[in-house]
Amino acid sequence: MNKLKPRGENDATAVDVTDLILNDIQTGVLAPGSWLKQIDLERRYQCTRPEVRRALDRLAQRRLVEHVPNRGYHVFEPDGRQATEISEIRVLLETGVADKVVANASSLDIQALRSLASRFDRMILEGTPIQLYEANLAFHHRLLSLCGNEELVNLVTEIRQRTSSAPVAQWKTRARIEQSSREHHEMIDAIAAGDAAALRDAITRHIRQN
Amino acid sequence: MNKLKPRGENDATAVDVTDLILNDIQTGVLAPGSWLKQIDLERRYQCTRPEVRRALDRLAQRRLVEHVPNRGYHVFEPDGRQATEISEIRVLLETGVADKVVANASSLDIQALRSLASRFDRMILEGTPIQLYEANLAFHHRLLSLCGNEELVNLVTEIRQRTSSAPVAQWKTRARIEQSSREHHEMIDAIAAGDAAALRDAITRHIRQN
DNA sequence: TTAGCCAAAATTGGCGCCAATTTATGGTAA
DNA sequence: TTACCATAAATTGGCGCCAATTTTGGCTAA
Repeated sequence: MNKLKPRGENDATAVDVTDLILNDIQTGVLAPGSWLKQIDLERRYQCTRPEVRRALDRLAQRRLVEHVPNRGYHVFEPDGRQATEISEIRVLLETGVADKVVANASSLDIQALRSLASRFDRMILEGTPIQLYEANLAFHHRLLSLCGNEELVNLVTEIRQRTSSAPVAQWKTRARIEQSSREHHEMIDAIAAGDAAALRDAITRHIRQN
Repeated sequence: MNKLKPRGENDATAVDVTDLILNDIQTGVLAPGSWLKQIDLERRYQCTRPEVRRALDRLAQRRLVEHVPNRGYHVFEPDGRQATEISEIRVLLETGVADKVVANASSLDIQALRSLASRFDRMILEGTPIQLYEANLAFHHRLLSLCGNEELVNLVTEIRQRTSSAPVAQWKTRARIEQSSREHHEMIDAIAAGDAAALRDAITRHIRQN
């Protein structure tokens, strides 16, 4: 007798509805401010009512959607103050471990980072906004992982989601995208040179975007 | 016709079950590692099954309890690595805004902090461990609020909960409690003297506890 | 006496129904 | 014509039941 689980025909059902909704919020499919009706979500993601409600509750906990009792849930719109404050938190955390990043980076790591930065550059020309967004995420994740503090990496990825409801739209102009690209390479150069101060500077400008 | 809601005999039912369980975890009533059976919680807090499950799901999201599919939920026990990493995050955040704290602190704020520190001292002698814990929380909350970054204050209170499942037991010895008390006053003195560097130093030692 | 297996009890977790509240609609009176 | 109210439709959210899985207890055989 095999103890293998029966498994429905499609194994891809393993992903949670929460992630699906989250993804649609981040890619801007579900616009900031719009109301999320349970019936619609139920049909859109082919899932049951309780699943939808659990997902909405989770997203409300993460403050990605806002809950108004007896009215429903709508996509959260962070105001300017919150966005600034969250950026400032990121600056503190990411510059705070800059010296660790520099210390831990092997030549192999630097090589990998260059590859990820190039991938970002390529996506500017050839990719969709979502692919660009994901390439950016991958670069930053790899970079930050060098600090050795796993909890910090998790925390930053978590609060990065809070910054903007539709992070795909974070780069308003082509000029800003290319500036981001340059900053990526600047960060790598700073790491390669072992210059933590330069890295901190590049990170700060990159996050504050000015 | 009055449109007042009927309201059950006890209005105190306004609080969420999540907070009740959270409180019992933090005060150590629900010990780290112990299993949280839905039936028990249902009876203990006089609430329904769905309420219990929602609360457990929320606490699992906050990583205060761990969920094992088809097995249940048990109070999370952070290992040494995680505890250290989280402490390091707190050091980065709280020392990072030390200069802001110093800059924004009015003499009235300093007075309030002295009062809260004294309250902590009083609770060492007269209070229960829980009261001591809460006095400590109040002091740190007031201090950190001076940085002006509301999001950061919320984030720190949130991750502080993750540090230890039973934070009441964080002070193992009487000597350590009194050391904490001295550090509190040290922080206030640094703020009063406008010495951000001294404040950073005191905060770092206080969080790392060594 | 001990190891392994089978059955029963307990626990988790998915799903749907129905009441309560809110929003939309249409009709009526000023 | 417009403002207001009452009725109807739609949506949210609470609650309980039952299936699936796991654990426990006891029995049998080596």
